[in-house]
Amino acid sequence: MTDARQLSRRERQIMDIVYRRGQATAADVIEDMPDPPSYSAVRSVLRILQEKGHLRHEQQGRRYVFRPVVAADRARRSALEQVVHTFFGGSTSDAVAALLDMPSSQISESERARLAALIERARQEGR
Amino acid sequence: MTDARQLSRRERQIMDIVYRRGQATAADVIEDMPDPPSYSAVRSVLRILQEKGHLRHEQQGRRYVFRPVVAADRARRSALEQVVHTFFGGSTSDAVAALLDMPSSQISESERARLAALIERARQEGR
DNA sequence: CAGCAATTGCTGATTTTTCAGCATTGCTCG
DNA sequence: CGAGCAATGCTGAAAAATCAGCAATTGCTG
Repeated sequence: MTDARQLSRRERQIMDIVYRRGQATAADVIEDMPDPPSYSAVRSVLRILQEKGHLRHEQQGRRYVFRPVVAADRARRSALEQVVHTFFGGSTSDAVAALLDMPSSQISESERARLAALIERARQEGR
Repeated sequence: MTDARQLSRRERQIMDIVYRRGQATAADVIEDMPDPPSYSAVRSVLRILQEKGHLRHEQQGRRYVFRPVVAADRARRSALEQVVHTFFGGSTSDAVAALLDMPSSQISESERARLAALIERARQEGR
């Protein structure tokens, strides 16, 4: 498991930013950091993340554009599993309930329909 | 924000264990670690976590039993928000969909009903 | 109540992380 | 073309995290 938990603090922070943006240069990363260190420092971490196999870069002109090695959907799943395991005793539905209960969850009509369908499907597959 | 992101690797690992168990002694924590360091090392981190205000301890007999300072439900919410923000662009329903789509999500009939009701409620409140 | 075992208090060393500076390189634009 | 800017390569220092050892204390057991 190439787990996010084995990353240092900064490494994790920067990985999160890259995941959020999909891709990022060092300057992009700094832009998203609340209290950023020097440009060099950020590049150092990006280089380390690459050495560790979490990022790869592609040269665009003179710049390095970094992307996650692990595809976003896998990373998402892994992050969710981690939270479900740690905070919900492994119960997916408890986690879903908590999400729905969050103030920020504004569920539109079409989303509601989509989720209801997913629940129905999950039920059928689940037994 | 007393955010879990500002914890070091070990600190976070140990906090996760304590959240998972609800409470824990140093020995409990070691028990749940895949590749544990010395007893002293674990106690060091527990002490630091306490100094940082993430844990408090209660003396039971001669032992220290540690508990999280931030209640589990708040910590849950915060963890979910973090994942939703980083991996789902802030979309709660996308996160819910991903959860339902996970292989491990075995949703029973009663859970299905519960979730359907929650969705209905979320919809009503959400507008 | 004496001894044992388990646990804490304390300290410092080692490793890892984090960071910044400076030289260099390559793109871009006048 | 060549000057300037923006980015990288490289290096090492500073700070933080991680860890272990040992003495002291305390509860428990026989």
